[in-house]
Amino acid sequence: MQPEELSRPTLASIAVAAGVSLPTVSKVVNGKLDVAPATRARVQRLLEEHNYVPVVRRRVEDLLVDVVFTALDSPWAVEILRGVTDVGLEVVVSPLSRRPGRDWVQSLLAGGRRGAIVVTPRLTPADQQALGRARLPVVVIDPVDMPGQDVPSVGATNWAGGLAATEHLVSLGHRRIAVVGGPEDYLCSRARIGGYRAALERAGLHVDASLVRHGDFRLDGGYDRARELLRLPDPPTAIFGGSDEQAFGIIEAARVSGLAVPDDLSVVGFDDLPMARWSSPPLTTVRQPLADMGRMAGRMLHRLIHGDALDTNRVELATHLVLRASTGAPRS
Amino acid sequence: MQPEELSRPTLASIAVAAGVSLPTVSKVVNGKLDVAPATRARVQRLLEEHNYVPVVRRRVEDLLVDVVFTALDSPWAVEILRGVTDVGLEVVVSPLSRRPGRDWVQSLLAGGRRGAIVVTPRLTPADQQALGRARLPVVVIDPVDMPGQDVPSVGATNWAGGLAATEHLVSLGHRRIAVVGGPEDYLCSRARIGGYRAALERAGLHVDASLVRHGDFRLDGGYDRARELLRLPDPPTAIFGGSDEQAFGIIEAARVSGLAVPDDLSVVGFDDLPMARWSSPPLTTVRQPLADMGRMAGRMLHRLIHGDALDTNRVELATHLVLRASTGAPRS
DNA sequence: CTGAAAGCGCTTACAG
DNA sequence: CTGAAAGCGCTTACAG
Repeated sequence: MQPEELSRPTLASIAVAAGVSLPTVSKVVNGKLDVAPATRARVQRLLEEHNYVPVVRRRVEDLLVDVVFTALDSPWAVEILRGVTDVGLEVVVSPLSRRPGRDWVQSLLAGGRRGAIVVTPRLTPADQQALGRARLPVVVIDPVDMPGQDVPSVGATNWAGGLAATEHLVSLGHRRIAVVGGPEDYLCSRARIGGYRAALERAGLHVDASLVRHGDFRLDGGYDRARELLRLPDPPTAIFGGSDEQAFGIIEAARVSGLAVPDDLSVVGFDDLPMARWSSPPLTTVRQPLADMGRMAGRMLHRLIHGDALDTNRVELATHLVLRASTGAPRS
Repeated sequence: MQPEELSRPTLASIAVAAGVSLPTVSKVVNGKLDVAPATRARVQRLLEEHNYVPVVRRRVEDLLVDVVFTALDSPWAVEILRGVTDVGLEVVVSPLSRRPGRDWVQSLLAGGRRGAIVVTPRLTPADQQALGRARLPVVVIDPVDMPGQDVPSVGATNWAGGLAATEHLVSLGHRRIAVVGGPEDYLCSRARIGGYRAALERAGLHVDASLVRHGDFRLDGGYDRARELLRLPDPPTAIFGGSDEQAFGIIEAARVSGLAVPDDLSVVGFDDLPMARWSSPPLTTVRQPLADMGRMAGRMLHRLIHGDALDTNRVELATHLVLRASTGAPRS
């Protein structure tokens, strides 16, 4: 350990140490070409030795951006992060502690952030207005409520995904098909259940209200709702799980009920998290391209930061059914 | 949308707009108290309207820190992130693209970073030297190789974990116990297998070299090694999986081989990722406190940033066995 | 190539 | 409370 200097190095102090003028040091720091190689080398060495860092940061090049999660507790989060970091943004991860109002925007600007991506937020109309006025570009991923027209947002085709999942079960021969959605007021959950209903209606099947339940998108919600459904006098032969995590809970509920998946109960998830491949049996699920959604949000933010217009404020990326081993024909 | 101004607002331009002097605006920006309320309010409003951001950033308060992952593709990552963000650091997530040498350190300093946490890196002695010289505090989590004495690092008690997992299987009555480790040269994997050997020896059991295999810590490694093990003339009745992901692969290998877990094969993992609870059956595993490791690394970095000394450069957090449903007595 | 000089955005005593 | 003045860290023509 070298002894610490009393004060941070400045261009002036480095200039003195190198025996050159201050502007010369400035040129070396900024990579200007009109400096003699020997001089440059000497100054460079001193800059490194003293660990010089300029006080004034040029903020034009760096694309520091906040990605705000309501909770950093889901495998969801990594997938989205992967996408956002892919497009050349420097990503600061932060939990959402405040409403996204004026204070929040000011703190972002003060921290040198060029924009923000907010994941699954619950934005009041007032919040949305605040973001609109902020002049700091913000893109929203999968908002809980329908976003205002002027809030750029990225989502997935949840309705189409719910439709595909349910049609798959119908095509296997299932007639008693249940669904466990997420919280009732979530936009994405309502859309998935909407797709479920549409598939049943198209197949000429009655929508039995007792087969439509709501969890919290987490494991326990799936487990508890599935236990209830399996205790019904006329239990379902298939359950659309609303999320992968809920589907895992449903599979576990089947196991403790002595039912085999898929022989006694078919289960479909939604998300296609990496561990959908890991479950036993591997999970049939609706793939939601989370990393692509992150990438798309990142690219939109990139454009906004550079003052370019967006083609559209609302993007929905396609979902598609991934067939694995958790679904099959019902026992005849 | 208001029309964009041609140039960014400065204290001077705001002062003109507000009809006050430049120093007064400076005081408002910096929260000094000697400004009349009415003046403050007027200036404040103009600052917000023009979205004023100072060119010179005070960097003393903000604790912007890089967390570097070799790959952002594991649920591992979120757990560690959760811990680091918990201790009041602002975390920039970045993939490791360069060797952690001088260029890397310079780019961190230029980006205003106050330090860095590097997760599971493979650090050559040269890299470690470079970090030592850098004067930028760096803490390492779970390095692949034995870290040098002067590199602050956080790990888990891998040997003790391997011991506990294997002793648990021995106590259930298993005698043919296999292990699937990670890559052979990984420090953490060697320690876990060391614990496995110690447990067998303590129980007076022979260590059969054909029951010690190496995967890549990923699902497929566990699956492939388990298929090999289960095809052995005298197959194991229990497998210590080396990581949760590998354990999931082992469970799946058992399923496709027509073996029930835990009745025909007991499986123990290592990590206790959130989805260890989600597997079917829920996974008995060795808990590695990833979020705590992140928190610890964050706190160490905090101290280093503030120039405080560390109590010790190497911290190992305790692992412990979590009993769930994937282990049981062997069929007699 | 080098550096004296002007200038920019900002902060900080300090006089009123 | 307010702001003229000095000063700090830096950049940018531009003269040599």
